Amino acid sequence: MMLEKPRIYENIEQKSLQKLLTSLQSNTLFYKANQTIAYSIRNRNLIGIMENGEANLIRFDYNGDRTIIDELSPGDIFSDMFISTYSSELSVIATTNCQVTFIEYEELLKKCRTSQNAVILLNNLFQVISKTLIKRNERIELLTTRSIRSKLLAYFELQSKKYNSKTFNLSYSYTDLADYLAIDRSAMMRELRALKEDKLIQDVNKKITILY
Amino acid sequence: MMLEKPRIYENIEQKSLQKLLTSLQSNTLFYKANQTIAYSIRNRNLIGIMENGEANLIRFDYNGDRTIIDELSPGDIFSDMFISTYSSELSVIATTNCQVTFIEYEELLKKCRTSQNAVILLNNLFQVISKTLIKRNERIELLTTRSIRSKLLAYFELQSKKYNSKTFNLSYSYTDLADYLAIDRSAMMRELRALKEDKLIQDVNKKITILY
DNA sequence: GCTAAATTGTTGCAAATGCAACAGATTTTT
DNA sequence: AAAAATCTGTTGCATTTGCAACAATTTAGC
Repeated sequence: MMLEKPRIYENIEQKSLQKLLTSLQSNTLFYKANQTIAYSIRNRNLIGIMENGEANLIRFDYNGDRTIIDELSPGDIFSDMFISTYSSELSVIATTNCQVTFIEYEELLKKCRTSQNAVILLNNLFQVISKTLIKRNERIELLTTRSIRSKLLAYFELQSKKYNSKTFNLSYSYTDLADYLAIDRSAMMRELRALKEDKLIQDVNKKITILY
Repeated sequence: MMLEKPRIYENIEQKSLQKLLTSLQSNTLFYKANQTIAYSIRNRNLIGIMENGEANLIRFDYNGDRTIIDELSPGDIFSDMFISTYSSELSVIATTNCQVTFIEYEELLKKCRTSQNAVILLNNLFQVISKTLIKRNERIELLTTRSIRSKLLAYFELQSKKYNSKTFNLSYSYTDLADYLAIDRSAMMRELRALKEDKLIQDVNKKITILY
């Protein structure tokens, strides 16, 4: 059993939701794969809600090195409210065609005075952001382990717990996984081989099995 | 100018706040330095609000290695709502004497139906958690750089931007800083010396100046 | 003010990691 | 279907990093 994902529109009836979103002057936009999704508009706290498709939250540093900060799936949210004003630039880049609804946080908050559904949506938002924070904490746990081996094992462990199975498919390419774990890809491949030789894992093209 | 900290009790008048907290059956507890602050109660989404003092959010892994996930200051919050059910154990440990108010999230949410101040508090909570998420993103940015040198420089850069000055005091001990950056302390000291020799920074016992 | 504990500062050495540079496989684009 | 681009898998080598161990200094507890 997978930890259930908080649904941003949970507990709001479809019709009421439409009315609410309209009254919030929300905006639904479509993006093609590889397009950059702009989400920052001066002086407005926009919140982007992934409706369909996948995107990555990416950081480019001054060396041009790319790091995947997060993967965004339907129901996930992103916002410049959650992005530091003084850190390096983060971008949201569509990995597949996708559909994003933008709402203005201030509008939502205002609406809470009169609409019970707005309160529910705000709560859902809170739940989603809590889960996002959990994901970040997990990421930090991975990144603070001290070796490539332990990063890989911690990552596999987490996936295993997430899917409640010793066997699971890697959603990342190896190239992306190395980026995610902030390690050198070739060194990672080497360690992956060592893990297989030590019979700690099995790896039949991207299908990992933990053997202990 | 420092980025202002969102205040959890902002925009609520002192008297109304007292009334609100009482009606939420909040609980204020006192802890001594080095005490562990329990914040997990079965089936209840408690939110801890740091009123006074400092604490650290700590992770212990199976090797006994300790990592500081976050520093908590007055106005910061922590909750098992933000902690993964399947990652390793996190603890909140008081570093000074401190005072923590616990509220139940569900109670707060319920209250939003009838109390405008509850909505304000929920918004404040949202603001604080957004800032927390930003902090985590920054941490991830530090951790994803590929060398001790770049971690140190990125950390100093961030502090410099935070305090809007090329000179600032380290709030961490070197031992803790190494933990925070997830690097070996002795290796960090070595690199710190190299940074001084390369005239990239100045370091007069914990007062760092960036020289470029 | 004394003692114990923690932190800082240093070093030699071994091991882990990153880098560069490939070839082959696979996927995507035209 | 051919060409281009990306991803996988591998290796040798240099460098960085962690580890262990220690003395010196500072801080905290009694």
